Amino acid sequence: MTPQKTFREVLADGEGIFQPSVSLDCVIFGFHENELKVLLIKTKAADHWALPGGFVFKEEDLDDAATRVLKERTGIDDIFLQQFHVFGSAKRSDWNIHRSNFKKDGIEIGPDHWLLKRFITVGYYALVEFAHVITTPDSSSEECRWWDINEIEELFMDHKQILDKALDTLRLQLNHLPIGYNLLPQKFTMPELQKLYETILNITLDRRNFQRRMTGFGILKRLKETRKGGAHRAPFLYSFDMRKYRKALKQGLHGGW
Amino acid sequence: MTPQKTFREVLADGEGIFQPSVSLDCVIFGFHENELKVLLIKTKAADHWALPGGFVFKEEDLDDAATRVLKERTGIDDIFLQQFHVFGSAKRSDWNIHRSNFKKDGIEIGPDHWLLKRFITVGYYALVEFAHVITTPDSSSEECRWWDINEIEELFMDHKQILDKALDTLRLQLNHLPIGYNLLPQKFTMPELQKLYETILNITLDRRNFQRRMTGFGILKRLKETRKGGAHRAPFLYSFDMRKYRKALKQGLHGGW
DNA sequence: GCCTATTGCGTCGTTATGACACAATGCTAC
DNA sequence: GTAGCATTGTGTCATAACGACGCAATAGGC
Repeated sequence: MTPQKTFREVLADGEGIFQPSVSLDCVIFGFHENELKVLLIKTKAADHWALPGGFVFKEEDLDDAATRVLKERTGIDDIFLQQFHVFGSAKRSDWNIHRSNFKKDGIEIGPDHWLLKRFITVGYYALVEFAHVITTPDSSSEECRWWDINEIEELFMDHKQILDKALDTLRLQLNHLPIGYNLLPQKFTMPELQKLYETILNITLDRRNFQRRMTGFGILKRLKETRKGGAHRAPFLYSFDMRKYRKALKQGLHGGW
Repeated sequence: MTPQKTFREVLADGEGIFQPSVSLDCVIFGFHENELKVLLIKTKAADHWALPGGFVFKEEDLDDAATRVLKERTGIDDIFLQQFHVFGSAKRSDWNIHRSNFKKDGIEIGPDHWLLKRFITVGYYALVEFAHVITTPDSSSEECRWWDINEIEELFMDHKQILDKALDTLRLQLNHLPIGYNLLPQKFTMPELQKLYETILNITLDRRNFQRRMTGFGILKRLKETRKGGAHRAPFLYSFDMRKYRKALKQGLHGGW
């Protein structure tokens, strides 16, 4: 990976190295302490927190750019990453109101600067294992940390809408795609898996029916170990049968018709 | 709607009026004589047929641009139109090999012409009522006509991949969204609706189970009329209950969890 | 060693699904 | 006009999927 440029360098060189008009934003979901988390950054350019995003190099595939952004923010590659929507409203990018914030940091950009032009952004969402992430702010940001999904109210530009759409998509996908491999540790218990589903869907599920359904999909392997140390009966540990998991990722879980 | 510019005008002015780097392509599905059709155009720029596409005006919403392209090619507005994927490979747009074709038509463009630059394209798919369409070639094309989905082999650039992805998406959506309103006439018979499903999915379905399932969704209204004139027992005519149809469009058909 | 919260496993009734039977109907052929 | 026939409307039956819930096993707390 090429070393990251400083924010000033990006501002100065961007027009020459990036594909114009196109940006991407990543909604990075993690799961920790029974709560669904999203990774956000605090840009110097705005008062609000924002989704980690970036631009596409002139010779770079769009998907590769998304992978790169994710790698830069989380240190992780080989993760579940999927585009889910394009946000193309003419009015969506309004960087102009943030020029004053740049000025505060001693960064002056002209009114015709490439960053102030209209951008169409491609939304990607990622599912990552919380514990593996090393949060890393980008050059334009001061901070980068996990937020509980319910804490988030207002975000930079239209990023809240992008986040909401990502969550909707995730909930839909839950119905016909396997999930969990990138959100849970290698070994996990059935109650943990259930908590993941309940958290994402924001509903409660019946413990016994959930177990039946999950085992019915045939993507789980029950290990011989149990998770001791909890205050009660020790639950079995499970891991995913990756061969069947990947198959289900391609074909879906119930097949439909 | 502003009058369409000539191809030469578009070529000359495009850089000033269009959003750079971004294009869109429409996969327009129609249903006729029990076959699934796609509307294609024959561009002057290529030997192959292509998906109708276009560019986004600098102050135009992306979705509006897609609606505009569709209106220009089919004369129809108020239709089912949905973005389904972004195609962002760096190598996908290779207009250079087509420069010679331009030349044949007496159109000369320089090597740095905006049209030859890299484009990221947003795929939209539309479902339209075949009989209502007035096919209209755009300024860059000689011809515009329906193709049977099975006849199509090679298309311009990566348009075949775009078409395939659209078809995959359509088949997936069929599992949890109502369909048919934009593909069938106002009044239709149950066998006709079934044929639509069978054609899209490329499978055969049991007549009686299909009827039970469809009526179970509660989006159909059975009319008092029957379709006479067929060689056998006259089937009932149906129309969609649009209130429930729209509700199902938003909430899905089975709900999932 | 007993108590308790949690887990593993099972039952029961309802609903959805796949396979198929049979009667009704509209046109055609004679 | 009527018999024949292909197609449609409706129903049945067995099986699978699903929601609600009972009960025994067990690990740690006391």
